[in-house]
Amino acid sequence: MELSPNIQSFVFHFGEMGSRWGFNRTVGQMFALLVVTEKALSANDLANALNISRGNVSMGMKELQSWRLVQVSHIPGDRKEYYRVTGSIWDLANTIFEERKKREVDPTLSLLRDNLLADPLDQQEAFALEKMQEIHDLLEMLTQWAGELQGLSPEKLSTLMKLGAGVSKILSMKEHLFNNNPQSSSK
Amino acid sequence: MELSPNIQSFVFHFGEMGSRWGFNRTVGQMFALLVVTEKALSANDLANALNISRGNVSMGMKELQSWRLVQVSHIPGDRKEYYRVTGSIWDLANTIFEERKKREVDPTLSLLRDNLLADPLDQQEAFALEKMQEIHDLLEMLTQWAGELQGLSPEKLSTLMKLGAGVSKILSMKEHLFNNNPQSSSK
DNA sequence: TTAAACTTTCAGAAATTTCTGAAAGTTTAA
DNA sequence: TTAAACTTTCAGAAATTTCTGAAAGTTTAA
Repeated sequence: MELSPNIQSFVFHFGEMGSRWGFNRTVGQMFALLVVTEKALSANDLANALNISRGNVSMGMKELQSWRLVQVSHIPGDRKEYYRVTGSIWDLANTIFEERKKREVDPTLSLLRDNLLADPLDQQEAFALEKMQEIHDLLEMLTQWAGELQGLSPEKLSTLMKLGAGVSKILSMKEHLFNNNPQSSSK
Repeated sequence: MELSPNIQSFVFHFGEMGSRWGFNRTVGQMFALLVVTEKALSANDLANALNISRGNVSMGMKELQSWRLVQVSHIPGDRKEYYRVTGSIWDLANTIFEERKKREVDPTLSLLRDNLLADPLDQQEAFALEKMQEIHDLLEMLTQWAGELQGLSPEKLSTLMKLGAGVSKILSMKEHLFNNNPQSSSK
């Protein structure tokens, strides 16, 4: 299978960027190609299109399946396995987000929590623990928030985003409505 | 300089995770150590504490400076350069976020925009362009939204996050207040 | 100017990651 | 059962990244 220049530049770019998202160049290319291809592709299709070995494709598909980004499908009367992405762009973004959280943020939070149990031995450690606490709190805040957003439908999320600068306005309005205590807003 | 076990486990963990945030293991370690150390450290301090060569530290500091995460400071009467992080945990997270956007998302958006200018040559390309458009829109939405959040103070952001599941509620409330068209809320 | 005290650079070594392709394994149909 | 048509595994090769440490460069004080 030959790739059109347009598709090729997309695939190559995601190959380079892919490493940022947690996989290597060829895995990034395989994923990108599957995303922009309507029909499911066999391992041989992928190997040909990307000029990589059959074995490499097998390993890559394994990895993408472990990320829940790719699934196998079959064509009746054909013994080959065909691969395709597991959902819409929105679904894929969500899945990548979840998996990265699971692989990176969760272990970090757990390490921080462990370390925070210790009593500081000296001033130096006390400072370090303070910083670890801050990182812990920030990560927890971010993941909690991200979890909320994931619950929203794409449409609702879009509304929320279009709100843009208005977020802040809505926030203070909410305070007005729900929070009648007369404490001043100064720090 | 000897690292306490607690600090060491933190530094090593961030060394491993660091690669996800865009730098290699030792650069990650250097950054982590600077984050949890109150006083600024010289290049030699870093090399000793982490058991790496002086030259490696020099390169690492260069990279962290290019990310705006580390700055040089001086001690009167001392010729050495001392390094420290550029701000609070919050500031650092913000900076990493901005820099990653600049290095990863912006080039991707620009590539997508270029590719989207072309007319599809066939059904295959039409599908691919559709997907590229979706990715483009998603990235743009996310970055716009993230930009808004960055404008908020940590305190305000925290309030917003604590709102949690309420976001959706606030949203529909906002619709009620500002949007008097009588269309039902059913899908 | 000089030389001491530093930092940076960079060639090549070391470490790590990725990839190939042959061999082994699995599944299906007959 | 067998053998054809596939997929997976994995040892070692290839590619890439990282690191060292000596040499070169820079700055400062006198």
